[in-house]
Amino acid sequence: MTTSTTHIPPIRSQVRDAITRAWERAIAAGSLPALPSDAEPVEVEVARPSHPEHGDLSTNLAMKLARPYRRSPLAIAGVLAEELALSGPGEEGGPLIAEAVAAAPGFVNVRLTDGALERSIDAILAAPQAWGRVTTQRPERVDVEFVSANPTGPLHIGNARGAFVGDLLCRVLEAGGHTVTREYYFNDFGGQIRQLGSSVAAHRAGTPPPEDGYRGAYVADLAAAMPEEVWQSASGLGADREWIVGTWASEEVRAGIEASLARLGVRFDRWTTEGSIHRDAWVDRAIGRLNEGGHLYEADGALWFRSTAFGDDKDRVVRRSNGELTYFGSDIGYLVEKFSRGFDRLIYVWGADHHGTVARLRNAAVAMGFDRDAVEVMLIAWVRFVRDGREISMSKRSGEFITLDELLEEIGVDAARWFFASRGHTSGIDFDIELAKKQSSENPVYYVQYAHARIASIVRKAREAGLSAASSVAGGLAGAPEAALAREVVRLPEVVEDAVAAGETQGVTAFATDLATAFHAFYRDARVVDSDEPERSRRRLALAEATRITLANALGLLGISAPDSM
RNA sequence: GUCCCCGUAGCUCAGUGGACAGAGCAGCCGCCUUCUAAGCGGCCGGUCGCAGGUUCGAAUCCUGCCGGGGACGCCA
Repeated sequence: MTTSTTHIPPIRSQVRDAITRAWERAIAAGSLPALPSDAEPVEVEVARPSHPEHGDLSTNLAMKLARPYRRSPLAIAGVLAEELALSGPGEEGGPLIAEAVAAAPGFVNVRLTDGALERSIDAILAAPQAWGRVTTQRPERVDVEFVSANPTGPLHIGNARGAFVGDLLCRVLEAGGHTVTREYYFNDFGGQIRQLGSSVAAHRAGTPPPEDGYRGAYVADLAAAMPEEVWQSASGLGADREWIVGTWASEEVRAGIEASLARLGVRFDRWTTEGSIHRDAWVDRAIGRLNEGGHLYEADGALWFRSTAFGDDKDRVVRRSNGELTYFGSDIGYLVEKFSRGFDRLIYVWGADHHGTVARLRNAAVAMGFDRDAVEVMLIAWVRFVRDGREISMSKRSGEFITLDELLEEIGVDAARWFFASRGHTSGIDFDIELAKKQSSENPVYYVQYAHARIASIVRKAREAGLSAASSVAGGLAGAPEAALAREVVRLPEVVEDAVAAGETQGVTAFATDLATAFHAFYRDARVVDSDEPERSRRRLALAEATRITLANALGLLGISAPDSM
């Protein structure tokens, strides 16, 4: 596939640059003073006004300058607007700003030229793959660890949010120019594996299940699926039965988890076991590094990390008095192992119940000589699953839980992805399965997909009529329906920029909804396929195609399909 | 008791320093001989939990309180 790597700069940054230059010119011309050297630097901010009559973009620069300049914001805005109106061609060749006006209490409102919009639309058509990818001044190698559920049972719906949010974060980082490794970490040697082994073995042997064992239906399935030779070797004289069965069963479960995640559209680059971190001496290295810095001490037979020296409220045990590592002990080894792979940043996507362990992890990172800010933890609030007003337990041991696969059957991947992509990760959510099922048919995701399918249908109709899209929309955005749609289409790069900065996708779903609305209005007001007006028709087709690409790329960023028909 | 998150329309949620606070769903009224009605137009709906404070400007930042959830282990 030949794809251009051309990046189209967001119009918002073009305008920001133009305002910065206008400000500098005003200073050079003496119509505005230079910023006092002791004043705090003022950043030029450009935002979309909430009311269309205020123009396409606006800046609050004059209001921020009012205090250091000791002049009225409106007067400063007047100078900036005047200087902006005199702006020469933008960097992309051709005038950018059609009109700049000062407005109370001190905004400068900017209206874009049709030419600026046309250049952006043409660039989409020339390089559809690149549209919506943004450049970063400092691309990073980022490791994102998420899900990381131990393979003692299938993923349940409680794991869904972390899986989607982690994957969405990865997609956003990639769209922002970063290189991402998706990583899954799990325990392959602890007591949980033995517990699973004894549960499965009891089923196979027909003896009562152990107390505190796993009880879900999957345990019976595993017992039935276990090959005879595994069972034979586990049942041999002196054989470590629960270990042999547990090891076999957990790998079986892990493979099932991988398959479930694949159905969600989530794939991992790397599966790391706690055992390998231990075996490959990463924990020893971590302990060595901490020891060198004098951050460890022994007490009551256990090995402690002096986390309080970094502001934690208590010190933390690395190795228990029985010689076994704590979870935290493995974690610091894993931290060293991750950094050894050359990452600039490690992101952990954890359930909010782990918030108490964040401080010790970052403290240990600092103690071992890493940058505190290079270790980030994204805490995902819980989803409370409810059916008919009753909360559903998520315990694998009780056996009463809904698997991820069952959830997908009920509401579908695209609707589930949209659900989590459109909400922040910090607030707790009540997820009523029956309500979700009922609402899935009227989920906004279908509204957006429908707009995409509608355009695809128009393109097919056009082809039948012998019409093809123009390669440029130049001169074609003068009509009101065209201009309104184009103004929405060109926003994608800035939406992605904001998503990258926030690590969140709510802005993308909101934008996709707005763009779908804009297209449906265009569809109502402007006939695209019209053999009597072939040139206008060809330009409208080009604009429709640019809209389709934008919808597809926005949905693609969220891992949601963009169907050609519905 | 200490710490973290949340509280915005009937419901589910966006908006986290800017201009008259938004969307979807629910409710009510209208629109299919014309490129997909999974659509379009209109109406209804808000003390942004409460009280102070900072600011030219606060849903957004700070403090306190109220309400909901979570965490405080040599568990994972």
